[in-house]
Amino acid sequence: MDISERKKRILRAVIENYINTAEPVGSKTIAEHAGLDISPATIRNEMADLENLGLLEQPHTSAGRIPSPKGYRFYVNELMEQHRLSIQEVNRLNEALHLKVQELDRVISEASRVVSQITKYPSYAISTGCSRITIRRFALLMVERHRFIVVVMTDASVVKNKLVHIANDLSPSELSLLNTLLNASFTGLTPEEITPELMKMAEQAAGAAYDLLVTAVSFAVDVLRNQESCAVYLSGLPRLLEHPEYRNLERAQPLLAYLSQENALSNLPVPDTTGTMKILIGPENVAQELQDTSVVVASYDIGESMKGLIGVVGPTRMDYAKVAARLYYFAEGLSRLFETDDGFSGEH
Amino acid sequence: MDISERKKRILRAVIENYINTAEPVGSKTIAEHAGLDISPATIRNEMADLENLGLLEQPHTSAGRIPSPKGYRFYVNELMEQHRLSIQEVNRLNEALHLKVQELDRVISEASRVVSQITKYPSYAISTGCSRITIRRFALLMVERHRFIVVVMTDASVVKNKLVHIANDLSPSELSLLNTLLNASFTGLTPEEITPELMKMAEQAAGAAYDLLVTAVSFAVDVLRNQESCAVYLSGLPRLLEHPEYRNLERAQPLLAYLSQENALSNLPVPDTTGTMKILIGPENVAQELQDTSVVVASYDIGESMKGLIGVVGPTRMDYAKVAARLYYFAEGLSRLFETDDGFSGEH
DNA sequence: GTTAGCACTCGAAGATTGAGAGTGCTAACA
DNA sequence: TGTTAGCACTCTCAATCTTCGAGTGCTAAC
Repeated sequence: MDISERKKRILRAVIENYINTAEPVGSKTIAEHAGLDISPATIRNEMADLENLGLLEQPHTSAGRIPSPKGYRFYVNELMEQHRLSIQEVNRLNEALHLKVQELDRVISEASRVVSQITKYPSYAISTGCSRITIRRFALLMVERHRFIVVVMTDASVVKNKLVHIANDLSPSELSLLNTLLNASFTGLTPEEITPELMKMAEQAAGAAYDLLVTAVSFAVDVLRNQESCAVYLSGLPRLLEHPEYRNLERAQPLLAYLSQENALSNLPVPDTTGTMKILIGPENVAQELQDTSVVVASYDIGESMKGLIGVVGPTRMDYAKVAARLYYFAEGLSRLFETDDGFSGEH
Repeated sequence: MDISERKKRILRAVIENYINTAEPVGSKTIAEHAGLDISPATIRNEMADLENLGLLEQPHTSAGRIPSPKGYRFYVNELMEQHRLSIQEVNRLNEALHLKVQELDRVISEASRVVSQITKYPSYAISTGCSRITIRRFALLMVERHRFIVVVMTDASVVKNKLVHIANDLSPSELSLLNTLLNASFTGLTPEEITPELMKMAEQAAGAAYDLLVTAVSFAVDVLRNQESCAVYLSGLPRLLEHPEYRNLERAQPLLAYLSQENALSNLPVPDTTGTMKILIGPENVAQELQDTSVVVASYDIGESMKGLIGVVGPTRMDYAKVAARLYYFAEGLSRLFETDDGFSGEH
């Protein structure tokens, strides 16, 4: 889109003013405020042009102008400047990143909480699984006579365990045999590759320990399936209500209901490549409930095989520059956190 | 409080009507609706008495009556009848109780979700730790040269693990020695009982494996500390907005903000004994934000040593009978779930 | 003790009005 | 040709007023 420099400055002034005040912006305000030495009348002419271009809108005849979604898009693509983080914010974010207990889940949910607090918008964080994960290591531990702990560790360095009861009696040597069998036959496989034939073969080899073998394998399958699916954390949802566009409950409630649905957030679009951001403005969203809402989301890497998302949901009148800068910082921090330490705690 | 049977019936009619409609109830409505063969005028007289007793209130002169907190309290204590659960509800609850993967956390958070869906109010669930938990069993597994998995199991049959890097080289026999040492010296102890002197003694015994020993023990301490503290799940918060008393945002927002605070819910009162319920009506709550809100909460047992809470937050005009019945059913179900299977999955 | 009748109260909802903000248009100016 | 001042016009918001109706308390009759 080819627009004169002056029009750009006016558009930008309108948008930034509107972002701060949530009130339609009039020509007079711009003339006084935006450091352009032109009269309100001239600005009115320019604004009329910008309206014809579809970048501004009028709520009604005698109100000022507000940005249209197209206007926001133009702003985000071409006008927006890098926003600086304050020192407090950087400290705050760093603190969240360096939690003592670096459990994957907890770091991620804490990330979402902090982002929400800093941006004043609801924030969500997702860790998505990857396509091919397999078990790398099995271990069986006896606790007492009929009680065992099954421990499995996946490719993604996640370790899980389960306490089980087994009716059979097992000697230490049988247990050790079973351990060997599991590690020899069931590592490096995806759930789909664990066929009934394979189980049958294992059955013959395991003998009396068959029950425990089945339990261990099906636990492993559960773990893998669970890694494939993803966890969603949402924080600060009621913050939406702090913004004037949601003072109206009929507007706010469907949105809140939608966002607190289990799957709403995991179906949002994702940035094309790690390290980039995606900004969806109003009608660019697919979901009906998000038509007046914008989503800003950044992606990060979790180790080598998994990815995560961290994003913010807010009104189209959102401070995109500020939000984007903070998400970017956080996403980078998370990527670095999980990369420096491939053996980040798989505890769970 | 001594009240004539007729007054009780009128009070009950007012309350149940108000619970359903959220509108002040007039004498005419009661006369037509409540199956008492008396005229509105008589009912007016009785209602005036009930108002003098502090059981009813008038929002303003020419509105009907609404129950006062004291009125609700009387209703809950003496008038309320057992509410029956529908077959669908029973099924729904049972389903949630018998999740395939019986991870403690997940069952509890699912419980909260289902209760919220059924009652249409926000619901919370808490698992509180108990006073003296110790480690029952340690296990160290080698994954590869410098990488180990630490597994600990607590009294409460919770098993946790962590993946660690250790710079030292350890032979299998050293590892097995360390396993023995850990199980001999550090089981049956609370975090407070693991003294520096004990660590010093262990240092001499462990030799080169000291690093791993320290890591394992401090992990164990973390786990125990974590068990002592408690997890809070909150679900369906936006449901509050579906109720007419929160159509007014100035009313709703402070409450939402309060409830979404980390610690708000864990500080609410608890029932005196397991298997009972506690109902807090409006001003009976300590927190300022809950003055117009009621809390209904039931407790359940998690195994032998831990306890849990499941509760609902809503307007004072809450269908106490219905909510209480559902919570009671669920709390009982949870207790039974965790008791039948002391070795419920300690996976985590 | 119960009931009908009636005057009275008070809030909710609608209608009316005035003020103010902002626009588009026109005509004058550089 | 681009810019500006002036002016009539539009439309919302908030305040004020009015009306309507539901519900009450009181009194007197049953």
